[in-house]
Amino acid sequence: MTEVQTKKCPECGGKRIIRDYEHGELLCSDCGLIIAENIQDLGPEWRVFDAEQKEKKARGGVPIKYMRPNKGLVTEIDQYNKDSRGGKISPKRQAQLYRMRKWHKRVSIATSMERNLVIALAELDRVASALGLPDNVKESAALLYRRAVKEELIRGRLIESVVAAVIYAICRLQGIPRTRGEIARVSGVEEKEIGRAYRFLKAELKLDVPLIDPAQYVPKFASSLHLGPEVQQEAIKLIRKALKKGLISGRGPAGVAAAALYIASAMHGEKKTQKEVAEVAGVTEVTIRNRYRELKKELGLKINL
DNA sequence: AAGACGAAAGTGGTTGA
DNA sequence: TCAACAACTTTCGTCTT
Repeated sequence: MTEVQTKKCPECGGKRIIRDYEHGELLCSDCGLIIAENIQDLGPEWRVFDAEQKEKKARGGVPIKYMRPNKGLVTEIDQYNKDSRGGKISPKRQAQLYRMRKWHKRVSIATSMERNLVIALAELDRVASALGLPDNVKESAALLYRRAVKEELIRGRLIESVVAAVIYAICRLQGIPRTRGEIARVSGVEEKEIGRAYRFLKAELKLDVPLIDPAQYVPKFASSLHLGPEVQQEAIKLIRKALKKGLISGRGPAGVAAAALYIASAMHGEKKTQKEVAEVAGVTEVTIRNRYRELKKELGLKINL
């Protein structure tokens, strides 16, 4: 049920794109990026994840060949207390039917939550791995996701969005530098949407998330730019000083980190261009210039770059 | 020719009436 | 719900190396 296309992957540049009808996904064979989902325009409910579930979940609307007679067709017990010939049913029998309907509903809800978890945890694992997050972080994220499910916060939201938001929240909570942009790239959820879902989670679960310390980004950016540890130390020192001066508040942490690194690299004779730094930090040169100007003024740096 | 600079206008999100 | 607002981006002309 798959077919290979030769298209370019926006993430890794790979040429093999797999069209997977079974899962309704369009994904890259090299990096696993899911480029599009639900390519058959089936609602998410009908996505099938293994042979066993396929048996259980087939229902009206799915092509006939996926169904077996009398299997999985009836999902509700109707409300009319009549037997199959239209005759009346005894009160005792009616009570029994009532209980059956009740339990049928409960079981359905339970299995839909389980199904949700199975899908979500798989997605969580995939995204977390792609981001290089350690197992204990995955565990925390999974726990948070379960909380979200328990509080019924996923209703009306794509599982993927909530998973991305949960991962972002955990990274924030644990001080792991991952931007929403990065998570957006590997999860295939738009950055805006991650932000929305994250804010919602934060409010509903009353998460106490600390502000991002720009210093968190320093080692990451520095290694992308091949800058040594001395430069990193310098950049962090600059950030600490700026923090004390009350700068930084309200500023994007990535921009601050980028500017500090830019200055530090110049101070240590390993100068990088604004463009290079801007690139890895995910901000523009203009932002670096603005932060750099502020830092220079407030810290009384007298360096020519 | 490339990098740095900064002004001006535009964007998307937050906040407060 | 709407408008004001701050941070950031885009774009562009100018200056510096």
